[in-house]
Amino acid sequence: MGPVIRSTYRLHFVLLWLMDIQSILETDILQAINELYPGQSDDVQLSPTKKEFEGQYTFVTFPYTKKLRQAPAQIGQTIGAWLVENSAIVSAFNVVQGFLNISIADSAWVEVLNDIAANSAFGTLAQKGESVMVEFSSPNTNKPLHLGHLRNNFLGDSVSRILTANGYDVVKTCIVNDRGIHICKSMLAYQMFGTDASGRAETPESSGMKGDHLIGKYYVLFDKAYKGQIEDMVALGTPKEEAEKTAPLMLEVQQMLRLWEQGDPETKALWSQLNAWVYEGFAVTYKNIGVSFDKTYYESNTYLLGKEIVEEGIQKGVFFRKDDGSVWIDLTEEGLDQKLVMRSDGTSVYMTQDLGTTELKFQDFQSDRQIWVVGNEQDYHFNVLFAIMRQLGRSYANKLYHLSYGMVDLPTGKMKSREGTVVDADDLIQETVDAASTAADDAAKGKLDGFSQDEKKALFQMLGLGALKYYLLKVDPQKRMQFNPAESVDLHGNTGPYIQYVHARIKSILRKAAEMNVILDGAVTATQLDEVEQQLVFLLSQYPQRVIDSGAAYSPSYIAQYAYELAKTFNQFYDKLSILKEMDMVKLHVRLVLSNAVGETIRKAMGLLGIEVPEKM
RNA sequence: GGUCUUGUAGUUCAACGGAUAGAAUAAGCGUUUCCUAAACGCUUGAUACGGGUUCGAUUCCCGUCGAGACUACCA
Repeated sequence: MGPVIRSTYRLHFVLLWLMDIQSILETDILQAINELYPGQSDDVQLSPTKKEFEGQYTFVTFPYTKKLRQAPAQIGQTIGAWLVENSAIVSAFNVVQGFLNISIADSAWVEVLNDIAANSAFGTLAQKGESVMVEFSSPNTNKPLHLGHLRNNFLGDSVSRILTANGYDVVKTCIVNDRGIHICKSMLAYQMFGTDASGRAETPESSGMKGDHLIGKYYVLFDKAYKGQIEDMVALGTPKEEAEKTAPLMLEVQQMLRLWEQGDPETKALWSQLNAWVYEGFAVTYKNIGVSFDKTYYESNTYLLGKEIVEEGIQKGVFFRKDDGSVWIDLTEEGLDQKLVMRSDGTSVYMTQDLGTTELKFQDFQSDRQIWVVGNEQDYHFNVLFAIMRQLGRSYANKLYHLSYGMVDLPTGKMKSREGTVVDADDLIQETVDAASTAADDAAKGKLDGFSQDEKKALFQMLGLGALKYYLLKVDPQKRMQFNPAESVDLHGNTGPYIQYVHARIKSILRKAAEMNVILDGAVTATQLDEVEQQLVFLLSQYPQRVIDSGAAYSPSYIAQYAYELAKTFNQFYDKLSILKEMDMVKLHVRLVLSNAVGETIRKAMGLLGIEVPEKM
C-alpha cells in the first residue's frame, strides 16, 4: 500500500489565549475558600449543572462539611454570595441541598463565543512533540473484510485522528497477515475448484467478483470439503479429533505450507497471484471507507525476525528451552502461564512474529508509544507480549498499549466466518448507502432537486457511511456491542445523519445570510443571551476538553456523544428562536456567529470520527 | 477448573463516587401562511441478587447468579 509518510511537517499553531470560564471559576472559588475559611484551601471540583436547575456549573459542598465545620447549605450560601460579590464572571447562584449552582454572566459567555469564533484552530491542541504509532485493521488475506473489521478500522482511524488533534505525531500502520495455513486453504481450494470444464481458471475479471470476495469464496469451499471428509471418516469409525488431523485435505494443506516455506516457485506464484487479487479488493474497500495507512507491513517479510529476539531471550535467561527443543517463557510470577515462543522445529508461532514486528516497528519509527487496535479475545496475548518486552529490558516496554475492543454481535448471535454467517463489509456499506437513498425519496421533499446524479450519489455515500461509522463508534470501544442491521441504517435519532443534517441546516442559513448581505465580521456585542444560546456556548466551550478526554481514554464515543448533544441543542435553538427573521441586529449577529461556530465544531467533531458532513441535504 | 471482561427501560446505548439514573428506538398525541419537518414538543418504562466502605454507590470492595472471551507447537 502507500509509501511511508512521516508527519514531520506540521503547522505549529500560535495558541490563542482562550477565555476558560471553568478555570477562572475554579480559581475564584479557591480564593473564596481561602478568604472565608483561611487555611482550608483544597482542590476545587466542578461539574456541569443538571438541566432542571438554574446555573451552568455546580460546586458540591459535601466534601467540605467536616473540614469547614458547617452545614452544606450554609457553605453554599456563603461561597455563592462571595462569588456574586467578587467574581467578574458570576452573575447569580442558588443552593439546593448541598449543591451550589452557579450562573455565569452573559457577558462572559459572549466573550467566550467571540474567542471561539476568532480561533479557526479551536479544538486542535498544541503540538506535544511526541509520536504515537497506531496499528489497526491488520487483515488476513484469505477472506474479505467483515463487520468486525469495520469496527476495528473505524476505531483505529478515529483514534488516530483524535490523537492528532491532541497534538501527537501519529503514524498509522497495518500488518497484513499474508502467510500461513489460512491462505493455503484458499490456494488449495482454488487449485481444486478454480478451473472450469474448458480449462479456464477463474479470475476476478472472469467472475466479476472483487478479488477478496473471490478468494473468500474458495476459503469457504475448502472448509466445506474438509468438513465433508471429516464426516465421512467419522462415519467409518475414526474419532473426530483424529479425523480433523488426518483428513487428506488437512495433510495436503500442510504440505502446501511446507512448500511455501521452502520457496517452491509454483506455490509462491499461486500465492502471489491470489494475494494480489485480495489486495486489489482491499484497496477498493479502504478507499470506500476513507481509511489509509502510513506504512503497511507484510508478515511474509517479517515472520523470521522474531527468531533473533528468541535467541536474545535465551542468552539473557528470559526464555528457556525444553528437552524437545521448543522455547518457552515462564510468566507464572506475573500471574500468567508458561507460553511457547518458538516451536520445537524452530519455526515461529504468532508470538514469535509479534516480538519481531514490535521491534521492527520501533526501529522504523522510534515512536514514543505503540498502540494496537485488536479485539479483546487477544487480551492474554498482549499481556504476554508486553511482559516479554519488559523482561527483555526494552526501553519502550512501558509505552505499549493494547486498545482492546469488544466483539460485534448480530441479533442472531455470533458471526462465524468459516460458516459464512458474517456480515460482509462491502455489502453492508452498500446497504446503508441504499437506505440513505431510499430515505431521501420521502424525506428530502425536493431539497435535492438541484443535485446531479453524481452529487446525489456522493451525498448518499456520505450519509450511509456516516450512519455506519457513527453507529459503530458511539459505543464505548471496550464493550461488546450488538449490531442491529435495521437500526444501523436508521437516519433518525442518535445517528450520524441526524448530526449531518444539522450541519446542512446551518450551512443553508449561512448561505441565505450571505445572500441577504448580512455581515458576520466583527465581535458580537450582545449583553444578553437566551437560555438556549447560553447552553450552546457552554457546549462549544467544552469541546477542547472532550478532545482531551477522548484521547486519554482512546474512546471516540466521547466525541460521538458530544456531537450529538451539540446537534440536538442546536435543533432546539433553531426551533425556539428565529435567526434570519430577527429584526434586532445585535441578536441576529449573535445567532449567526453562534450557528457558524456550531457548524464548524460539528464538522470538526465528526471529522475526528472520520465522518464527512454535507453542505446540503 | 483457572484468568480476564461484562450484567442499566421491551430493545440499543449514556451517566469524573453526587441531586428526581439520561438519550435513542418502539407506541400514542401535538407543532409548518415563517430560516431545511431528514426537525421540535408531550406521555409510558430500568440499575440481576445479597452484603460492605462512604455524608452520598449504577460506579469502589466481597459473595451468589447470568452472559462472553482466553487458557493451541492456529494466526
